[in-house]
Amino acid sequence: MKNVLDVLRERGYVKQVVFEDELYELLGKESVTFYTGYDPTADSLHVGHFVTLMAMAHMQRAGHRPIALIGGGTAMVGDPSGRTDMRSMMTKETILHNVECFKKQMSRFIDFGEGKAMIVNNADWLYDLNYIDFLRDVGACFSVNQMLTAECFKQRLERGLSFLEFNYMLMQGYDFLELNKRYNCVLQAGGDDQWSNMLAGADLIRRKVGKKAYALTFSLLTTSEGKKMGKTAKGAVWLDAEKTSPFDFFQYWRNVEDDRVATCMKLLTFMELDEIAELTAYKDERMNAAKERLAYEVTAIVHGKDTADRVLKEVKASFSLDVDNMPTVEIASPIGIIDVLVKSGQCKSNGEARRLIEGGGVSVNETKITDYAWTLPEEITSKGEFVLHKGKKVHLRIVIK
RNA sequence: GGGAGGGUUCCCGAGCGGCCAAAGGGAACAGACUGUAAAUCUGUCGUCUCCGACUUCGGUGGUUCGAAUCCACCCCCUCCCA
Repeated sequence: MKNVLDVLRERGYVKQVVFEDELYELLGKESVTFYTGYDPTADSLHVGHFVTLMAMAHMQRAGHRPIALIGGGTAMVGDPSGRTDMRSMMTKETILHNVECFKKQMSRFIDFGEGKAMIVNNADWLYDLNYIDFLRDVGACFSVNQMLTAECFKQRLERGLSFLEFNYMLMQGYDFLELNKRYNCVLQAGGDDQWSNMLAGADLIRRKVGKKAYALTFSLLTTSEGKKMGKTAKGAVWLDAEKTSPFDFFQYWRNVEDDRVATCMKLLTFMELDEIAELTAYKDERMNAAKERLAYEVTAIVHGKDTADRVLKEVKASFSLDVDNMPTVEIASPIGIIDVLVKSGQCKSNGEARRLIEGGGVSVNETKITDYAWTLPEEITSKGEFVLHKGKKVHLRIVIK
């Protein structure tokens, strides 16, 4: 069987590796227990987490044992990595709620069957730590001088860093040590922004128990301009269907930039590499087929095949104006066009709707609406439904209740 | 604890008594061009009963005909000294 590190490299997951050759050998000869941590800072996982979950899934398929660590304890401290300001503190209740949400979502991607994988919460060992004991035991192993040179604190050293957050690194390091002791976990994987935190843990294990530990970071999903992917007008792209509808989720991937398609396919689907190469070899409108495939595959993994099938049908109907199968929104007795736009959720306020119409972005049944005082004519109200277009990407069937 | 500088609309960031719903950039949405792409150009981007009105510039109270702009107190942040 292929070494999983090769698989991950080919697909473009791997960014940095500690003791690369040794780790490669280890992964090639035995089942390795590894972990990736997720801080429950929201009530749903998002696209950024998804990349690492996929990497975990690949590793699990290669026979290794993943531990999904949910940072119920570390979330109480807040990770300063990549942040320009302090995170707002979350209450224990919120964190607890988020932990539950994460657990539910993760089981869709990772098989948590007996002995195959585990899900643990670092609150189990962090909440009850004794300050003095912890300082003597773990704090003594860290050099402030060294910590200050870490990349993850650089930005914050210019803008301010609280002692609370400064301790995050120790917490994460301690997690790795704890997992190493409890489950013989020898590898930590995670987003590249976690590099210094991961090294801290590997170092701590070496110093405390004299064993080798490894770290591996994954590339973050970025746009061609290097910005983090997964943000839209409505905020992050969530994996929770309630927060980002499967339709919107699908459309997000359907609309990625051309030169991101191959990357996304490699990182977010299980598609074979040669198939990906084939599909993305074009530089013209044939890319659209690849994008549709990407969107379908990702949606199927996140929301299930049935949902992906349904959404694909809806999307196709929507763009080919096949009224019977288009996404439909029911609204109660709309008066004018502004009312329709707001009630259907396409505009946040009347003013926004008005401006959109003035800008020429709205059509009803193929007729562009130019007057915001426009009201539904008799032939539409008697029929009880019509097609609403917002821009060229939103096509809805509106049914009047 | 002492001294200095700050908190502005989604983000960055101007403004420093009226001409401010507040420059500029980014993000976003829409229009043109296209391939439901990128780049480019254009428009919009607080709310409303929209040629007018209303609510915003950390909080609370003042001064003033009039405050994001001045004063007082409070909260938060940064830097220097201890």
